[in-house]
Amino acid sequence: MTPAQVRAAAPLFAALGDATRLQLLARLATGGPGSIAALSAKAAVSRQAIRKHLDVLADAGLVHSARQGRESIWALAPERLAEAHAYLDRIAAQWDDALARLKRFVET
Amino acid sequence: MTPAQVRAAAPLFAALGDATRLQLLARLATGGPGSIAALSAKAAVSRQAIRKHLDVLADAGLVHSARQGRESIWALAPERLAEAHAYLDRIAAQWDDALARLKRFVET
DNA sequence: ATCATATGCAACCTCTTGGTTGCATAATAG
DNA sequence: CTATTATGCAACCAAGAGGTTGCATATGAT
Repeated sequence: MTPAQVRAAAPLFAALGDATRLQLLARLATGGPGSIAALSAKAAVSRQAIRKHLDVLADAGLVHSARQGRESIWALAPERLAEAHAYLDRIAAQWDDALARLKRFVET
Repeated sequence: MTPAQVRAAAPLFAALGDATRLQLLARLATGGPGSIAALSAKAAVSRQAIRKHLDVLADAGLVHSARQGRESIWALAPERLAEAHAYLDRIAAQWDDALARLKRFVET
């Protein structure tokens, strides 16, 4: 991975680096799309706080919303999600190489 | 994944959510262990800033250090690294399920 | 029409982050 | 012994993150 790619991955991880946001993603992944009210129903923080988290996830391209009547429905964003997954795989592969090299080093 | 597991993953992603730290990890993964001076040589920020980033990575369990003479050598932490990788895989799988369900939904 | 619900927006607040500078201290080189 | 090098540590700073409250506005239900 080029330094540019590494730099591009940071905002993605940063968006994932908050428990409330991870729970939101998990909720969307298992429960499907939902309105802000629905998504903040079981949350420990206010509706406005949830809204801000959704905005952060949207900026990272992980979710998107669409207004329907008086409520706005939020859902996972498939495209970028696949991209995120690919990122994770590439980074994991890089780490695996390092792990293998370390192991070889230790065993020699 | 349980809510507790989700919550536990957040600090890990947070540690990865900074370009400087990702570059440090990449450097350690490709170049092997190094002293603070060596690691901050090509960096855009000060040695002290790099040191702080290393501390953050260490708190997340991704790297560890050992003093050798007057310098302290930092390296990737294999155990936790594998754990991090497993996390990523589990989350990716959860997302893949959501993707598949979305696709099915769209195609129906 | 009227009341209730779902959001949007803005102002404010506190704690954390990412960086910096400056100085003290431990080790190695000459 | 003296200079140099590699760190450790603390104080300080500006900007951003995560939350809250309050209030305005758009829709849907009666």
